[in-house]
Amino acid sequence: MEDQFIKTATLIGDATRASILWNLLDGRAFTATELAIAIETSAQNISMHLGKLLDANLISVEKQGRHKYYRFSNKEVAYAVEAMANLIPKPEISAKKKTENYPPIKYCRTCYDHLAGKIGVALAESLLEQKIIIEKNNTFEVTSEGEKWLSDFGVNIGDAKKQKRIFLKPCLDWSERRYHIAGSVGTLLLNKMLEQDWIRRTANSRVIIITAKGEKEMLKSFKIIV
Amino acid sequence: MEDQFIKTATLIGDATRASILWNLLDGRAFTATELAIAIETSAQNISMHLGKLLDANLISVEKQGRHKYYRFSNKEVAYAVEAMANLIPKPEISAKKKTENYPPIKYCRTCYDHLAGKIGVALAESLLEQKIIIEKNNTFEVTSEGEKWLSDFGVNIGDAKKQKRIFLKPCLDWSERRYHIAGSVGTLLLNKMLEQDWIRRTANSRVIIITAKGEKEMLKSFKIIV
DNA sequence: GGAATAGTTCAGTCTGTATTTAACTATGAA
DNA sequence: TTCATAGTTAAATACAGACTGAACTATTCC
Repeated sequence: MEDQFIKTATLIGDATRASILWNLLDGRAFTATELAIAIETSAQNISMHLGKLLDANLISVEKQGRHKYYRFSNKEVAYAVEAMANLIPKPEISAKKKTENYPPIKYCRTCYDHLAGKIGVALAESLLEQKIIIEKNNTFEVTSEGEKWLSDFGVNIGDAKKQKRIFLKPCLDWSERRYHIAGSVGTLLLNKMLEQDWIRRTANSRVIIITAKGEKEMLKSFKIIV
Repeated sequence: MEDQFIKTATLIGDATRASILWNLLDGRAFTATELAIAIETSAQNISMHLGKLLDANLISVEKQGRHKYYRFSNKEVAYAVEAMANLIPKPEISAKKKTENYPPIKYCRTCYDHLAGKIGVALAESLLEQKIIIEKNNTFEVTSEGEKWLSDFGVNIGDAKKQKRIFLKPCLDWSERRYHIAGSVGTLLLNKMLEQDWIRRTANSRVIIITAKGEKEMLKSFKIIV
């Protein structure tokens, strides 16, 4: 066990790899080249380091054409990075301001300004966690419990189901770079939320705001802290 | 921020230092020599590494005669180490056994066989956390709320207070190597617990066992999970 | 098709930092 | 006192592993 720990520690404890992890902390997926540019090193070097992180299962890849998108393979990795970031020596400031200025980093909470995408991503994760949907050979499927849950929620998936096209699909959102739920079920969920006044569209932008009611309900139904 | 993170990561990510942290994970304090033996390296080397960890405030020292005891400087360090340990690649086993065989390591829960000491340490931390006692120039003091709390609990500190000697003292327990509460208040607390049948003495050893009632009450009063 | 872009692999080089060797201070025991 | 033990500091060495350069495959775009 100790050996394994040391291996993991030395793996993370290289400047370049630590930097990679830091860049992936917001939950987004990046290509090797993007990381190379961000970290200011060569493509070969990044490739080598990504390979090591991949071997240890700290990150995972998704091929998309000639691009390869790297991301954390699970949230435990993010937790570890956050826990380490938490050890960064803090400059001496008044005890009062301390908590204000140094909130503990939360995994994927304030990473995005595009609220719709943010909700989509958090939603997908929550639904997966609650086993309302499951991942199955690269698509999402609604479970039987999930079906019940959805109808209780007011979303009738019967119609969507009849349609031939895949009605629920994991999709790498190009702005968010994280999975969200594409397809009719996602839309139905979103519409239901609008209808119930959990969220509202704004006049001249695609931004969606969350109502106070929505905040409460999100927490209740999806354990999403807005 | 990124630079700082990298510094912290590379600090932890050295084999010898990672090993030191691993050894300190159970919350105990060790001397430099003890660590050197455990890790199988030279005293000079350990000294150098301890110095670096000390600079970064990950550990703290306490001088006791010609010995120096090193420990984590706060629990955040333990959390970080645990979070990293959590990333250790797990061998493939049946999903059922997974949770049984790989429980997440908890900070200082099953480190000790010496139960009395274990309780003492956990108690001290709980009382501190609840502000029943506070640390003040190297001694513990009962706060005014604490005084009320203690009398509610059934411990009358009036008598103890009248005695001249310091009735509450942080003490580096030599078997536990962590702070526990020495002095009359500690004894009074312990006696009260025995009296209430939270804990019982065993026949021929100094071992103390916790009753089912005790388990519940410990959790309730001290948030201690036995 | 050919050119451009994304990514990897492999050998050789180079360097940061851990370790070792050695000389030092401080405390406690006899 | 003197000796033994605990720990630190400083310079010299050694080495693991990151980085570089060059040659490679795979995909997209024109």
